[in-house]
Amino acid sequence: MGPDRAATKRVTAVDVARSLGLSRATVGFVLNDTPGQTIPESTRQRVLNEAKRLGYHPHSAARALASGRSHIVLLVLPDWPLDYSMRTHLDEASATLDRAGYALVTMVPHPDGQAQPLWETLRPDVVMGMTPFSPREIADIRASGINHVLTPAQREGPLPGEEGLLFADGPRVQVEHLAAQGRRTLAFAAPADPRLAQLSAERSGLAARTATRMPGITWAGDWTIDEGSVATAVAEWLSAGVDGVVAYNDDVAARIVGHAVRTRLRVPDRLAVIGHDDTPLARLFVPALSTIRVDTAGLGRYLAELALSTVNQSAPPVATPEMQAHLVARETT
Amino acid sequence: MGPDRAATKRVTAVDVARSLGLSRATVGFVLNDTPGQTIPESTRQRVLNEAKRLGYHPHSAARALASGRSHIVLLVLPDWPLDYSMRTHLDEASATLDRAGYALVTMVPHPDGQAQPLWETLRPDVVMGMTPFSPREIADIRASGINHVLTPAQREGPLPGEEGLLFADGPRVQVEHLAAQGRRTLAFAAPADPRLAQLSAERSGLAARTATRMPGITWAGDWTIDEGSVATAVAEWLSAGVDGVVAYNDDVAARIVGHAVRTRLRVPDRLAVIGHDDTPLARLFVPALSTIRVDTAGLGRYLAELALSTVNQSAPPVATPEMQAHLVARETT
DNA sequence: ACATCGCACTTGCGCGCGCTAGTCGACTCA
DNA sequence: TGAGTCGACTAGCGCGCGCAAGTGCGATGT
Repeated sequence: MGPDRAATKRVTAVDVARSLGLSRATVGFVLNDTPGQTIPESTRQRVLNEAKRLGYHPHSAARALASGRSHIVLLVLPDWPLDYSMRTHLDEASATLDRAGYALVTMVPHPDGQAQPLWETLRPDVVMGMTPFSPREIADIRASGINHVLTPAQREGPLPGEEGLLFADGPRVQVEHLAAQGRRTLAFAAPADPRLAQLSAERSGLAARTATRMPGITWAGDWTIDEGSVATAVAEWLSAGVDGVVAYNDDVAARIVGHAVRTRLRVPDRLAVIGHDDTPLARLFVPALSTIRVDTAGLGRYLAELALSTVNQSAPPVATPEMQAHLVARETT
Repeated sequence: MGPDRAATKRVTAVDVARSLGLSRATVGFVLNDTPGQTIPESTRQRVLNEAKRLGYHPHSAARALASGRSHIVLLVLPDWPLDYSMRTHLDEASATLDRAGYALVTMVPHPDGQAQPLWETLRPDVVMGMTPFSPREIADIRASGINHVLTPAQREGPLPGEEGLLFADGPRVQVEHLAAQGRRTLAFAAPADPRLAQLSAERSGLAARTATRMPGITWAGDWTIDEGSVATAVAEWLSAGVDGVVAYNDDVAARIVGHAVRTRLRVPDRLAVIGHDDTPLARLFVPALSTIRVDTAGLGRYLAELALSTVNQSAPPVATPEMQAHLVARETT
């Protein structure tokens, strides 16, 4: 008779209470394990059973309104192309949060100014960023009533050293591996995509610092690699005596090695190349790319726990050593 | 004095109203453009300005509670590895929804039974799936009070032919291209990942149907390709006279071509291979992989519009021809 | 015998907003 | 002059839930 609204009459806590002859508050106390309430086990079970029987599901919007917490964690992803490893990373973070009753929502900032930033729409309890936010962004987020903003820069304070955890070790391992293979003059191969400029600069910086700290190693600087520039870069490397290349990621490495194969330049004899991320591409390429693997799942879990500790005002998780970068030596070094 | 709750006192519609000496209802009418209300332009502007000045942002949970719509679209992603193209797809869908005031949230079903399916936590207005839901899942979702569930299977009804839109054309184009190149005996190379089994079967089926419909073409069936089986498969193909391979995706194609290169089997002379998805891998590989490119951005937009038309009960969008699969012929065919 | 206390609950407010059902004065029309 | 209309608002309910502040009662203590 009524409009289609009646199509799915939701089951609310009132329904459960009425059907049991109890008050809604009691039902609420049971379902939330509200501390400071004494509920006999018998009642507890009755409520729980009836809730299940009727198919009761708490309404998140109402809960968020009343409690002030949405149980949502918003992760702002970088604008750069999502590499393969990121997916595992997110899956694991999501699963961990889920276990704690939180939902992970991801967003990519829209360059042309997103009409409604997701943190306004969703009102998450925490906003995390994989790259630092600008002060303006932080102000915006805070102004939307979000008290917890977590970015690498923020995290730097309370947890010294954790800042670069996500990517820190890779370039160091790359350089040390090349040096151990007997390479003496190293160059960094950067991607052309401007969105990656900052991260690439970070990786390159760390590689350079590692290299210059090692005796007998010469650091030859950065080259930007794209389809047009790869030939020039390789030529310059050869004439400059570069015998080892630290690539920003596997794509860049593949482009270099691909060019080498086409020009019959022997890899790794004349030029060793190591990538980063251990994408499927690295394993499949001919010759198979040496690269760096990071325990992205572990990192995802860590990230999630960090978010939880923030909302709960509890002690932050400790980073485990397994999260460091691991060398995957294949055919290009 | 009070607890840290006062840290960020939110600006509500009441604040805007009070500061203007108006009632909250008037403010609400202005901010929502509520139909059937006559608001003079002067008042409208006053409200709008004051809202901006005070930094008012509507509280989504409250709005969702009152209006019954969360303005969230939940997209359930397949469990399979996210290929490269998916990212653009999601970005575009997200942007389109955003423009309409909706937020796109994605989730991956957790095999070991997610504690809280995101559709219960989030109460989205629509749940969309990239792969069909099981009847049980649909019942679950419906039971959570969600009236709009959209999956390829569902969409089949109202929009005949649109069902396979997402992936439909690729295999056909692959087969036609190989045939046009003079290949006569074709095989399908399937991935080993069991999560991909269903989708792979669909692609393979369409390829087989296309092939058997063409005169002079022999369809040799499916081979599963992984690191261990690729050698056997290629050997069997050669002895069976297979001269063209339709690969499930670029990864599978790369594995085959990689093996061919290592065993000095000439590609494409002896064996032509075509991939699917046009990942970065395809362009970078040596030899560069022929593949299929799909306008994922367009598809994303289409998907978003489909969701919007569903919640608004309005006419569904029309699929544009640009969304079809495009051949990218490179060196392996 | 009376105050006290812990238990097992219930009453009811408030979260912020959408929206229906008004109110009230200015204006038109007969 | 009175009835009616219309524009510009306001009063206030209800969405479902969390939680503070009770309430009634039997058991315990002195």
